Amino acid sequence: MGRAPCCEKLGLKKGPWTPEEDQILINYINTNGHNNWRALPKQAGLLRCGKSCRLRWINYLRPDIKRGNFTNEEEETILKLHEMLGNRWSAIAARLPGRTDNEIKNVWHTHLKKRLPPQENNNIKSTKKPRPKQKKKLEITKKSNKTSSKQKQEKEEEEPIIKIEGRTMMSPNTQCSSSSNNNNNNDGVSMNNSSGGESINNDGDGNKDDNLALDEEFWSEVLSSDNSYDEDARKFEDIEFGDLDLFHFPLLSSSASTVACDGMDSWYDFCTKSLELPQL
DNA sequence: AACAGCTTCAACCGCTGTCTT
DNA sequence: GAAGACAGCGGTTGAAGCTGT
Repeated sequence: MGRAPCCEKLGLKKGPWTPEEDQILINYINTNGHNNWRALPKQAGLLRCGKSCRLRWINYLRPDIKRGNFTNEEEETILKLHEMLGNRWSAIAARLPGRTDNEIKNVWHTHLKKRLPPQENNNIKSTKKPRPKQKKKLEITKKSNKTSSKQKQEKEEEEPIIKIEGRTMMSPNTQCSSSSNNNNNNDGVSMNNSSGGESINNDGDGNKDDNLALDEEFWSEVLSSDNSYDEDARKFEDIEFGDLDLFHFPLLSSSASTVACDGMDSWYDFCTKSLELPQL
């Protein structure tokens, strides 16, 4: 497979972002969204590669980023999820609203890893295992047109609610959004622009309605694809999570329900696995 | 106050997976 | 089916900040 160089090294700036650059990026995404990261810096007038812009946005500028120290609950969650998932930081991040994979990775390496007994440290799963093929199906189910990262992100930002045996389960942002709103006053970076978080999510991404429709379709598809979902989910729970009761995972921001924050990936994983298990 | 060693974290790099042509 | 293009992921790095002496 061909792969273009990450960024043409000529003339592109590297290193720490300046507040001015941040503002340009924020303004641009507020106005135009981020359909094409590669083209974005040119269009926005930034001397950065698209990758760098994407990273900056995702890890720092996004309005729903929760900054500040990790709570004990969050740390416990990371530890448990890491035990389950290994170094799949993005999957872990999907369960921690407002936290980024990069941040979690850093916290893991700087704090949490040290808490593990040396033995467990040695047994830390290698992350060089192949990434799970999990997104394809999700996209195929709805992708008649190009699924951009924006759309994908919106899928994750929607708030599907699933009831499994009386358990109400929702996507991360059900809680994220409320918590993130409380934390919208990003320190350091001026997020006090006219738009704020909402406009980023709505204005910038013109097809909100379409995506919403897609999401609903997706969830209904997943849930209706097999009426034995509940039972299979239980099997999956027993097999996959055994003594770690996923459904009673510590809540991060409220005492409400169960799996408080989960990403589409995880849900997709969960759903597909649960459907596949009987055939294994 | 000055220095060295340590810690933290933002950012980069290179790879893989997926989509498009 | 092959190849190019792109997004996303995880590992790593290095500058800045912190702490101890």
